[in-house]
Amino acid sequence: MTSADVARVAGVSRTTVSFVLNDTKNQSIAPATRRAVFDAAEELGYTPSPEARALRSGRSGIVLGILPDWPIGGAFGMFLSNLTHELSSKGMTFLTHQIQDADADLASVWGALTPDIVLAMGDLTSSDVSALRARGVGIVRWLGSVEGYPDSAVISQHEVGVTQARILLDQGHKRLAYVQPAESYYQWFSDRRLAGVAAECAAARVPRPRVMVGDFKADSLEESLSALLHGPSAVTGICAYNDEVALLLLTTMRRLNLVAPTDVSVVGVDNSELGAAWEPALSTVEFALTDEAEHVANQIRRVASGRPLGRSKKTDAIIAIVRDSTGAPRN
Amino acid sequence: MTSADVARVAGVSRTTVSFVLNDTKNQSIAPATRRAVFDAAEELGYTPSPEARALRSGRSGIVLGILPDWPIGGAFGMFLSNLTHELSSKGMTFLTHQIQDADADLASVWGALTPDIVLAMGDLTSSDVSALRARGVGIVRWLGSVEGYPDSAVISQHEVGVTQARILLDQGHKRLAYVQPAESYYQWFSDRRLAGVAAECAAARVPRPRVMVGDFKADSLEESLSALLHGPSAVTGICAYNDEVALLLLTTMRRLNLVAPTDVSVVGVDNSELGAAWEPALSTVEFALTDEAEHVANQIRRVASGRPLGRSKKTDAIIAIVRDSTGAPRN
DNA sequence: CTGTTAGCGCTTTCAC
DNA sequence: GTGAAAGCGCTAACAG
Repeated sequence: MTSADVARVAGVSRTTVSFVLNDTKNQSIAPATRRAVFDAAEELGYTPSPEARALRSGRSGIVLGILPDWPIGGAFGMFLSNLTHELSSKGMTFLTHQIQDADADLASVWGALTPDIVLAMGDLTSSDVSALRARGVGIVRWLGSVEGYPDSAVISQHEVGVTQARILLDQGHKRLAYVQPAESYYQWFSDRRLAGVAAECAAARVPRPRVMVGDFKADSLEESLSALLHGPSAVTGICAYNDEVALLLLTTMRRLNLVAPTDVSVVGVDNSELGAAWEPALSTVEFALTDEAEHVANQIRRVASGRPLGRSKKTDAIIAIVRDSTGAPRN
Repeated sequence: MTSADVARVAGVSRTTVSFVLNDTKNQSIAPATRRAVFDAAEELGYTPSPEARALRSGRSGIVLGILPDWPIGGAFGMFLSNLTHELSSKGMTFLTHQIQDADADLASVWGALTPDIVLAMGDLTSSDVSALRARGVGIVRWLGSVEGYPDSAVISQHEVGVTQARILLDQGHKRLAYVQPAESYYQWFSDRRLAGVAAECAAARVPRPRVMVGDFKADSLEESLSALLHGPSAVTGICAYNDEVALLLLTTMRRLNLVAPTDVSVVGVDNSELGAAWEPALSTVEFALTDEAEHVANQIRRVASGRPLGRSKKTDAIIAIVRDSTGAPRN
């Protein structure tokens, strides 16, 4: 069942079928004709061929998100969900493809479909970029890195780190540490959050944060944590990469007979249910990605219609949630 | 730059270009011609049009995964990652699209591209199914539900529940409870795991498990947990929906001055790092989705080439991990 | 081994 | 308000 079939049944030309079904602007249709076309389409169970349409018109209506090769969850997952929704309401279809590894071949993806816009959430190589440009595919970047394209993110991971540090510094802490996971796929976020913590320490004229890379599968955690808490440069406050790391630290502390915030204050990121339920309740930083999805969807629309990227308005979507795992330092 | 341009530069016909670039079987090419075509393609930076190819040949090489509208994480996320890899090595491109809500319009997706195969991981309506059939799109189901299509999953969530129950029953427990989250999107898994627990209880001739639906955002957790642990039908062992729920229970217990496994044994699912690091270390059930991805990829290949679905061979990918949060019941 | 011809299903001028 | 003609870029069938 092609549009020609519909035309035949409705007793009109293919052109008219196209006009009706696409609700073409600057083109009025006689109500009767309109009805006839709709009825015929319904009767035949007609669905247009996306490929033919894309081939002819040059636009597929597809936004393809390139995801990094690590488990998508939590806030990120929610963001994708919201983005799907936002784009769908703007008439675009959001699909995602997960990168496999650094030198994996995205070429096979560009060879399978031509999106209108690629939303780069992982890294694109310069050869990917030129392949996309050659096909006239727009690129919007959100996290990840693509040479020559600005990051469209409003939420700044740097700011997340700043907010973590603020919680502790405001309570009078002067020697902080930053604890991050060893897995490389957290690196991107980790680097930026740590930089925020460090910047805030500098602004407060306290020493740079000490950095601990935790291999959470090993038993070495107790040891490295002890090292952090003793000696001349012992820290009194810890910014953990996220709530999970924070809880891991709190668990380890319990084993060392240490308790937060008396022995050391700990602040996470994510505002997880588990952290909220914990004893002591975990202080954390929450960032809302709802507005973010709307913002990214708008950027995508701009690029899709050939306009320049819009300014990223600052929002106050980063919220400090102070609970019982942080408090004034002992000394 | 179209294939015609390449043909012109290489001094051959479009047909020949197609033969060379697609490495067509049953068709030999003179080495010199081959070289000329490759060189011309390279020189022009030629990339074929996926839409034109799909339109003409009727196959897009795309497998589209339809994801349910809930946060993808943990084992599921890893499975997707593995599947991307598996399919890519078989020359197919795996893309995903997240459903927005029950009556959302997947029609817009079928209107944006025509995959060779749809992998249904969320629910498809019968109108979706007929739209896909009409276009000749194959359907493979893995979790989620689609009328008329068998589930291709090897890993049985039922079996996961059975394994949880086995851990406790083997240790001598006779009165079990099952604790599941309130959020509806866990329901699908939850129902099946609970059924497994119940079946194993029946087999062991002990009472049906009591069921507790925990609203983990409310403060009611302590109350409902207490209710479970006291009275004539007090339970001695709890199967939690997953590790996170299990840890939430353990945290709550601590607040009630209860300790596992003395007061009650708790077993989770997922083998999370946090659970392993916990005090007491959490007993759990792990299921490996590596083989699963390979299996699903094979099913997809079968359907794509018109062969029937293969048998799902049983694997022993579900492993009980017994740690300190479970032990012999007190009485 | 290579080329000619035809047409996948649709949309876009342009003419009426 | 409607239709005829052309062609998007590719590949399948058939000749040679």
